[in-house]
Amino acid sequence: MKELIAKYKEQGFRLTPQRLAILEYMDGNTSHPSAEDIYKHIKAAYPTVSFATVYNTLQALKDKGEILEITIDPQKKHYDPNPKPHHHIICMGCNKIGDIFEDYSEALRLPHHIVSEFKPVANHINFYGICKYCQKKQKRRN
Amino acid sequence: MKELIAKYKEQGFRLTPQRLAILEYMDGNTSHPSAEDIYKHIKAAYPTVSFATVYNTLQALKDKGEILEITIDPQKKHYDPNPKPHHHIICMGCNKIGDIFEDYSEALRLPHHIVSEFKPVANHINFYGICKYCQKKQKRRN
DNA sequence: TATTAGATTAGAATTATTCTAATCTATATA
DNA sequence: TATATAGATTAGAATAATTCTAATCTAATA
Repeated sequence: MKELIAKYKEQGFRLTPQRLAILEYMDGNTSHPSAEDIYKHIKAAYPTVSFATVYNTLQALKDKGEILEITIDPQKKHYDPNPKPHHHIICMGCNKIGDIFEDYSEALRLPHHIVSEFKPVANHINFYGICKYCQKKQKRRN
Repeated sequence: MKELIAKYKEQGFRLTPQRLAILEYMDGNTSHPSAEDIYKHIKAAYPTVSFATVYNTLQALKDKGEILEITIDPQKKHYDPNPKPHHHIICMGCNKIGDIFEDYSEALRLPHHIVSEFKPVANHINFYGICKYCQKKQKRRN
């Protein structure tokens, strides 16, 4: 975190209080928050913060490769402060998202007819499941 | 297609002209259209068709397991008339989507600590790449 | 041919995200 | 330490995807 801040300063990335609050909130956060989750949290300390600031900051961090934007919930984007490529599982009941750090890269070879049409750049596996809590909820219903 | 229609009739799924038009447009379609793409196409033949009909029909077909809703483009959902589980690659330049029918299921084992938290149901791999056409565009720019 | 459960419609509402243009401020430098 | 300014923040409007509503229509059945 401190090294990160030093790096940003060096890069000329201005460290405003709002940005620092976002960085601090994201640091080590494994809840995969949406922009709104982040906005609400920052708003507690900075009541005048705007969505534009949250989105701009997330975009800047994404461009720097410091965070991951996750496309697994069709409703909205989620953000992950761990930029190392990894995968996710989402609960189909409550949308809770978990990290999968397994390395599947060896297995994810693309067929030739695809490689001749697309130059592969990255991949991300969306796993879908039911979390423990929602499994219980389902049982209660039966 | 004809068997499908017979099946729907049997199921009591009403075959309105709008639904038939959507079914026909989707049948064998590999362009992974968005709801708007479908709406625009149907509107040519049925100028009064509404988005509600398109979304309702897509939802009904999804619930029947007849189409796949694809979460790969963070802007919008795309639909695939091939309901057999498979994967996709999206061009990071133009958002063109291609099908990947490779079977990776053997390799996609989840770590135990995840399986103890989530009951796995399905998975879908998002591949990201640059299509041939966008590769050319990039070269032109340099 | 009449009945009716279910489908369609226009348009409003909702939600996520982006844009705008006025104001503010972190940082560099005098 | 004070000042200048490039870049950041803000409130609120705009946009885009999707869902909702309630009035009207119709495919399928009897």
